[in-house]
Amino acid sequence: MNSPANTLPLHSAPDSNGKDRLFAEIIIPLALPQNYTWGIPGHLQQTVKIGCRVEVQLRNKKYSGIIKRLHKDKPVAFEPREIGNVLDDEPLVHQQQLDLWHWIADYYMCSEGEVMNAAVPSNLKLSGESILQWNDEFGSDFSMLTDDEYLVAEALEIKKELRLSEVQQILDASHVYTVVKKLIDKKVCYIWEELKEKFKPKTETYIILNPVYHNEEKLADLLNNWAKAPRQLELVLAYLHIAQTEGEVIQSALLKKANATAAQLKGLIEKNILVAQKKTVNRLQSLPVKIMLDFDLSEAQLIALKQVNESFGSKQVCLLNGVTSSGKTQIYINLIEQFISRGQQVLYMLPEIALTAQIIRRLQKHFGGNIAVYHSKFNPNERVELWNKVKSGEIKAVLGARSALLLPFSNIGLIIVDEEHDTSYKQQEPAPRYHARDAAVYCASLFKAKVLLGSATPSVESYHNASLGKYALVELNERFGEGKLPETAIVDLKQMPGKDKSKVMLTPALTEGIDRSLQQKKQVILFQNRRGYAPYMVCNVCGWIPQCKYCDVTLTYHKAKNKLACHYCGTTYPVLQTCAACGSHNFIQKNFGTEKIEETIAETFPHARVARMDYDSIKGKNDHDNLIKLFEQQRVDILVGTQMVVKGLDFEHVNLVGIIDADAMLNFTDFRVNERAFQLMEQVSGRAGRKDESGKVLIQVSNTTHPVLQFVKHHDYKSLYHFEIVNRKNFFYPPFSRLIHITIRHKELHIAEEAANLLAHSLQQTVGNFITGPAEPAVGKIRNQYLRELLIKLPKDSLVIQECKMQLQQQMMIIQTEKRYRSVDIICDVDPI
DNA sequence: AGCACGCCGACT
DNA sequence: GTCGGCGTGCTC
Repeated sequence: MNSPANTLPLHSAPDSNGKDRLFAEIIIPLALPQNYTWGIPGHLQQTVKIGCRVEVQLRNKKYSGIIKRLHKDKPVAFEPREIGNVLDDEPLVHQQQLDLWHWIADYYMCSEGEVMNAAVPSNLKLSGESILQWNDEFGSDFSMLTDDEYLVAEALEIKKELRLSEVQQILDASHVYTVVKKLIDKKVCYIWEELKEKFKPKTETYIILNPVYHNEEKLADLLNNWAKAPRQLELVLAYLHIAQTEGEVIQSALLKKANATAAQLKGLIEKNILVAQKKTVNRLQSLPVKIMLDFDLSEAQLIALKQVNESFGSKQVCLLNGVTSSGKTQIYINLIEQFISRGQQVLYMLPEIALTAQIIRRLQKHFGGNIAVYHSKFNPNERVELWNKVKSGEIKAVLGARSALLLPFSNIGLIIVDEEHDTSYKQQEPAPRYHARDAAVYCASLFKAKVLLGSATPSVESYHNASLGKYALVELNERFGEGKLPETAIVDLKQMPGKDKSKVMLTPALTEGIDRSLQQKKQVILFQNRRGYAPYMVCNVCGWIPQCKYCDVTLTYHKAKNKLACHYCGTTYPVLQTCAACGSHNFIQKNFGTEKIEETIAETFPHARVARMDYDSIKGKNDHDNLIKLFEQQRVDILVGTQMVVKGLDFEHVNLVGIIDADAMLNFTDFRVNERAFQLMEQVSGRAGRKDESGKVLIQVSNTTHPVLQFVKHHDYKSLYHFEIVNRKNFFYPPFSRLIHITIRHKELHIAEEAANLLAHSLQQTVGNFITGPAEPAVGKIRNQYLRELLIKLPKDSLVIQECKMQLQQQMMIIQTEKRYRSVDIICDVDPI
């Protein structure tokens, strides 16, 4: 209100518009097409630093943005506004984070603001709250106000100030802005913007004894001459006890121990015997800062560790390809220790789902307070504290999921990406859609740090990079310890008696195995990569199979919901009674999904507790956690599930895994699906026999001539994998450096294809190579987002772009008119090298 | 993100 | 005829 502008004539100083004015490029946590520029008023020129938060106004809202760059180039096209305030003394992020944000925004086609949004804890991103202030000069003539305006004006006259949220309560929320605007026009009130710091340090009340009584005589005097108020005496004694045993006395702990009330304590404080003190405390659990490595590496692990270290001499990235149970974690722990003692920071990334109490406890045991954990369940205040400690370097190592990469490390030396192949490292839904593994490699290069990618089943990309020599490759083929290799047996359904092999779900071998496990009070995992009850129905008369009208995919029968569902686009249909081809009413169910297996198992083993884990049975995120807990605590004996059972934990008491219909995973022509199947088999077999005794994996198949199964049969997993990789080298995946996916969907497939080709043609002229092909299911909104992002990213003035843009818009118009789509994917390389 | 503007369908 | 839905454009 009393801005310094009032004291200065508006155009006074001749150089106020001159060359020496300072400007700042500022990142606002929004999806803006580019960063905007604000001016720095003279009195703040000494305070601003790159990386600091500043208060800026955009349109009519205030935001806290981060200074990316300071410069003296006055924008020509517009007159920049000035920043309101500098919110930090010291930068919130280092230059490296700004560089990383820039790279992510550029590579994954989003704004730096969106990256900032993902990186910075919400409590550090203040955004303004509008407050209406009553205009005293308005008087009390409400006659020219409408009903709604009157309601608000009346409230304002009484309370003098109203938050916008309060106005929303008074009115019906929907038409707040028009009313507010009219009130301002009619001079009933002013609008005021306020930025509030959201982070609040946590405080705890400590109690100390008045220093007078540190003298023993005085203290004895006090205790012996206690006439009345025995409860207060008890309190003092309790205080002395805690003070002696624990040193510091927290109010809540004292009251609990003395079983006293706050009022009784207050009495003592008023008598000035005890003194209350507020102190800010740490929200993060603090453990002693010490490092303790209490295990020895095996011969094979030592060799691998040595190789990794040697590779870091010449290569930035090393791929550690170690079989399940080979003890990769121990190698990580040794490396972490090595880098910490060198004074550098370490980030250990895991897929969110693998960030379990088990691994956290394990690392805390070795690194105590040196290591911090960062995942989605942290509350905003805890995030701020961790953020600051990582920034200052107080925290040496972070164990976290994808988002931990965006923490403000100051001198990171090593990034470990465990389960490197895991697709959840790629963020899908909100921008920035970054791949944490790839971003980690870039991030490390900014710090001249090293990256260790670990996996039992490396991704094609990483393996390719390793075979090109871009990454180093270290292999660990030996399982750690003895007798831990699960015994794997293939059960050939062709050898089974009876005619219809497709009806066999439980072979005698598997039934016996389950029986034995149950008797031993052990647990069983049954893996079937098909959800639902029956993967498809077929007309018993003419052989017609119900398909999705949009996707040409067979419909799966779900018994619980009593619906047919397309697993491709998610559409559900009522269960068919009549064949669309011949009109008969005789359908038979073919094959079996998890739902049916669960049912059959429950019937076959009536005393066992059976649970199912698949997309249908896990609704919320808690369901998943809860089910895992139930299984861990052995409150479930048999777990039936899809891929979901593979990701998670080492279950200590599992000694049998059954892969019910292994063929189902292998009959695809698409190599990616087969590779996935192979990874799944490896991961599933790793589930059994992790501990002292060896477990067992039963793989049931009807086609033992399949090459993948041949290899499994001979336990020759590795050579299979390499064989596959070599064959794939020329396929599109690895050579492209920057891929974007655009999904064109249309009711008619040929129109979608035409649109895709048209788009691809335009893209080819501007951005280089492209591939079109059938798509993964995607929501229309996401596709629009991609198209829009693409349009924003392409240079605006090119003629080709104009053409491309028109075609894109035409296509989008056609697409919008249809409700249901067929889809075609365009994968294009946006890097026209 | 938010908010304004502009265009089409369903209603007092 | 208008109200209100959504799609589109703009913010230094």
